[in-house]
Amino acid sequence: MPRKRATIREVAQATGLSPAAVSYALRGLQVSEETMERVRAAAAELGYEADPIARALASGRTGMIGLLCGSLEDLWQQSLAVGISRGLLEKDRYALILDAVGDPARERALGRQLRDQRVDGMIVQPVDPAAAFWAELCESVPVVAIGDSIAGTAGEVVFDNRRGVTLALEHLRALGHRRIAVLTPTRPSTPDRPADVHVTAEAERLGLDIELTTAPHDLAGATATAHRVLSGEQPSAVFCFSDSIAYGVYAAAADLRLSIPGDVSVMGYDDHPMSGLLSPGLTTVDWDIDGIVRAAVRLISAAADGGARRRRVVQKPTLRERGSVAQRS
Amino acid sequence: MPRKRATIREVAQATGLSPAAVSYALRGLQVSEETMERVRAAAAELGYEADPIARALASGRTGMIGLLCGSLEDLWQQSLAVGISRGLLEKDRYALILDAVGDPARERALGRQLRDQRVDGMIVQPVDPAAAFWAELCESVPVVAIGDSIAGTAGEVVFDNRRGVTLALEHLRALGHRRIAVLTPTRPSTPDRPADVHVTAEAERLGLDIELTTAPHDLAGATATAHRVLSGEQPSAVFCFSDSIAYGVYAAAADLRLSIPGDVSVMGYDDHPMSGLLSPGLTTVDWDIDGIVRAAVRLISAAADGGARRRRVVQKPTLRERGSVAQRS
DNA sequence: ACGGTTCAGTGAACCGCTTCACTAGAGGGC
DNA sequence: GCCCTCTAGTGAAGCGGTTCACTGAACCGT
Repeated sequence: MPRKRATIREVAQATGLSPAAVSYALRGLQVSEETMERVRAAAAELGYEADPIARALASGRTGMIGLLCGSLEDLWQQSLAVGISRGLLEKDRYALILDAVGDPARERALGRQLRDQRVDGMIVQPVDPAAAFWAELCESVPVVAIGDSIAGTAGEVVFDNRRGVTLALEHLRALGHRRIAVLTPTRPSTPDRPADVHVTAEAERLGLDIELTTAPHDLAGATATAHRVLSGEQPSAVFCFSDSIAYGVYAAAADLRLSIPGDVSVMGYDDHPMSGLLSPGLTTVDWDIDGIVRAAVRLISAAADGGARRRRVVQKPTLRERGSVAQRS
Repeated sequence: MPRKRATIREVAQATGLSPAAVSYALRGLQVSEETMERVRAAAAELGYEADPIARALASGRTGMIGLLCGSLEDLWQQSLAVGISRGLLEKDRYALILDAVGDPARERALGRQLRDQRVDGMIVQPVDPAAAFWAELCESVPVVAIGDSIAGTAGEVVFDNRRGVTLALEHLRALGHRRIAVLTPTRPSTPDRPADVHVTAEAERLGLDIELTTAPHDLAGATATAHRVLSGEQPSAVFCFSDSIAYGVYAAAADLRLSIPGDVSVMGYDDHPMSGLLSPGLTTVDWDIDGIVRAAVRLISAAADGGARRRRVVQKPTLRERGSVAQRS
């Protein structure tokens, strides 16, 4: 028998005030100290708590922040999502976490859903940052982009991927690698994403022989792809666009009895906590995940509170050398 | 300029019907085929889509399922959460993912929040399954418990932890281990949780010398705890109550130049995908995570749709032997 | 004593949808 | 032709808050 909750009208009745006064009082607005106390007492007495849904309908605000992830199969993105939702909780906001599964169409649909849910803002790690519908979204709700830049957002935490790619490829080149397989995340129907562009540009500049392949983030899928790549004309190094994919290369290498870095060097991207535990440790490009979380939370909070101008935070990567890349034999 | 959305009244106007008729028509209720078509056409024309908030206020249903995780620092729980949210999305439901961070008080607060958000149901991985407030929650919203059993739920996917513990400890014992350190997740103020009880009971039965220590799920925290445990009177084996914690033991062992399983055997619990990639691979107790996800999604969907009697699914663990446990030297 | 500000609080109109109770009209049985 | 049942649809009252426009009283300086 779900005992009915107290409503604002009952509190009003109990205190002899109008519902409006109660509403104001509970939010610390426009009323005398004394009334506020009385209202609070009555509310506590009746176990009253404002219904978030009714509040949302009337005020248009929900206190929720949408978190639209590119692909939660990626362990690093999982960490990011967990970090952000925790950060948000500390600011008394809830994260509504959605997963686009690397699919731009789904991304669009979920973005709209989020807007319809009246989230106060959304943090997005775009699969397709160039999509047109972002503009439509940005004008009805504050958006903070993580990773790639989107036009019209209220704030962004962009990764200097150009720099990241340079770091990785120069490192490989310095150790003598020329034929390099590059594994980028599977993303249906967005052929010209920024990452690929940087890779081909950098490869050209450095005179590297690159072979691009797409791979899923999940271990089984990445392993299968890596298996194929390593079985062909073997590259001397593999550069993976996420540590999760690199884990697949480790698995495939083990299957094929190839040693890392003896037979093939492996380079990751993102620095997930597990990367340091593998043997050899995965050499990767490290982004300051805590910094990203903090920046994103700060930006979206400010934007959702109606605050502030557009802010852009650029993250710089660092090379985290462990043992998975060696001089080409 | 956020162009205002079309409302149901405008659609009514456009079709010459009453709002009520439109409401029914769009949900395929009570109206003639012909009208339904007309309404649908007009809605499409105006780009109308029902406002979820208003709908929730009026009907009391949101289409959302709350997912209250025990501690998302645990990688395995992350996988579980991702799997469940994906499974729900396929059923046109959204998951509102919240993280109790292993804290019963926070669990209680978040559970209430979820109920106030009018979720249609919630999936819970309880930190404190014995807490009294679950009863209150269960009577106002369908709850599905994962892991430990909670009284009054609409369904449960319980793990046979007794069996899991037996599997682990018998395996260790068979290989000659007697002094075993057990690392269980940090959970403030719930001293008598089922897991510990099973461990002490089993240890007694098998004549093992157990030392219980609590450890956080995150790598840094787990590593610190493991460091302490391994530096003391060294146990011949460490049994961790989650693979995440076991990862910390790997890290600590590396720091201390202890070899696994040469100097110390390590046993995990849960089987996270990364466990197979470590060297040596982590011997662990495997739960069928896909099965758990499917069962939980099925149960909560049924319950949220008002369906069915109470269902209970019991998960049986299997021992996944890899290389981290060896005969005691 | 008087107009002008504040301050505390009120009433009622929403927010946009659902749902309950009800009705006009068509169709059926005899 | 009469009564009854169904069907498609209507009107209005919510759901439980917020907010806008307004009022009455107290207080101010002069």
